[in-house]
Amino acid sequence: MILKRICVVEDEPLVRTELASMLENNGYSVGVIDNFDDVPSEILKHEPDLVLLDINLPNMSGFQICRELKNKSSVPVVILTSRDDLKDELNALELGADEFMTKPYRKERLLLRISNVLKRYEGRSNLIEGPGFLLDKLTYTLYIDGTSVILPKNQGKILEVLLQNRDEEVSRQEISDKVWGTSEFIDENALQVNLTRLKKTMAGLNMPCTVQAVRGVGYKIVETEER
Amino acid sequence: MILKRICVVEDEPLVRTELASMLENNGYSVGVIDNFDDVPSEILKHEPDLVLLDINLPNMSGFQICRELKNKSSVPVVILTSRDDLKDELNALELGADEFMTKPYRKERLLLRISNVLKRYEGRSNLIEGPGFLLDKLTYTLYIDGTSVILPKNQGKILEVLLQNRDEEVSRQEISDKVWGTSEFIDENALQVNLTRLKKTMAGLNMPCTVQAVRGVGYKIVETEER
DNA sequence: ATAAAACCTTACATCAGGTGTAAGTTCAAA
DNA sequence: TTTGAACTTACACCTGATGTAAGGTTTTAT
Repeated sequence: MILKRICVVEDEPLVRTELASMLENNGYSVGVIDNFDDVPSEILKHEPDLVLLDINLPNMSGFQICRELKNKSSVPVVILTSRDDLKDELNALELGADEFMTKPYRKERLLLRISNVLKRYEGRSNLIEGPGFLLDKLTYTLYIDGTSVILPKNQGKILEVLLQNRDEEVSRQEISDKVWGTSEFIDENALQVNLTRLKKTMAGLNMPCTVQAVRGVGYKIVETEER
Repeated sequence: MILKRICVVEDEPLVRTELASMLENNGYSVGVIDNFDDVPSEILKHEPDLVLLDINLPNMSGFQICRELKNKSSVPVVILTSRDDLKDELNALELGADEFMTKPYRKERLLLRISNVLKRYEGRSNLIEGPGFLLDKLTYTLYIDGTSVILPKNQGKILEVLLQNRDEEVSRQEISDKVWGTSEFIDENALQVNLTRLKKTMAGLNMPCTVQAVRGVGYKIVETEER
């Protein structure tokens, strides 16, 4: 069994090391953040299975960090803060935090919540999030609006690359690599046809986004506001 | 927007009506349990989107109820109890409860947790739970051990009927109805072959259960202890 | 022990849906 | 208005799911 990795984000060194050793003693692999310049990317570098996050931090509040994390990944976030304020709790959960706990924490309760959240996320690591939908990377099952459909493999792969590069353009080459592998000759036409097919499927599903061509560069996912 | 249905299970009439009206005032449709003979099936009759459950109840403890509910359905359960005991909390979460809150409750916090749990379950209504795995009823995507596979439609349908009748035998007729529709002539052989196929796929996936024939009656899902 | 019924297995042909190919048309920038 | 990029459509092919067929194994009753 591989240890689950928890990333501890807490600016007070004493509390930080205490938390870290407590978690390590309970079977987790722990990484801590001690550089508070660009916390979200620091966190993601650790590739954690869960993030334990304080609210009061230098530079950037835990709320903002939480929002960014949830935007860029689907890592579960447990908020652990000394501010016992219902507003904070509401705020945190709105931003997608998975648990909200207040200090001082009961060790057993914290551990229990953590293992609970981890259990809840188990197996969901293959789901990538798009605007208003989820995509299973393994089966290309698409979850939208309380229903689900299976995308044809090629369409799924294209959507996957596009989602992994949210807000950026993806070159035809990159898409081709993903779909047929980097060794294959890139067949502009086959790619084109599959792109068209994906667009048609997405439109048929009333998805809140489309694939948009960026002339001379590639393609990207764009959200459509309506609905 | 259709109101979400919450089923309140609380033996103290005063608290019960208070909870019910509070929830109704906040946009939920509420059903209450006042017959405590066979609570789990009483609850399921309501087809709730969420169950709010007390621990101290006549006849059957909330823990047992929770276990049975989770066994027979995948309805989310929020435990609301006056016993503020870490053991209870551990116990409840082990049994699959989704939240554990203690009385006296802060109204806003309870509502927040409820809406949070409901959000978490959104769209998962098409997932049915088996021993150690999940099955998407629409696509027959099977989630097990952190990975996912798509079952062929027929195998998926068979597994679905079997899961919907956990612990009971399902007749060939019922299975056939599910797979080909009740109007079609039941082709014993085709059914047999598809059953064999399902068994093989399940074995190949190391699933912790098998399809077992009950001579002269039908088939049922049986858990296999190993692994 | 043996026969009959219930249940299971395997191989093969068929069919549907995903895919690449080909031959075009439309669009947008210079 | 010209040119290359982006798109569309139809069709043929191939893979994988399905039903069919023919036979094997297990269980139960006599």
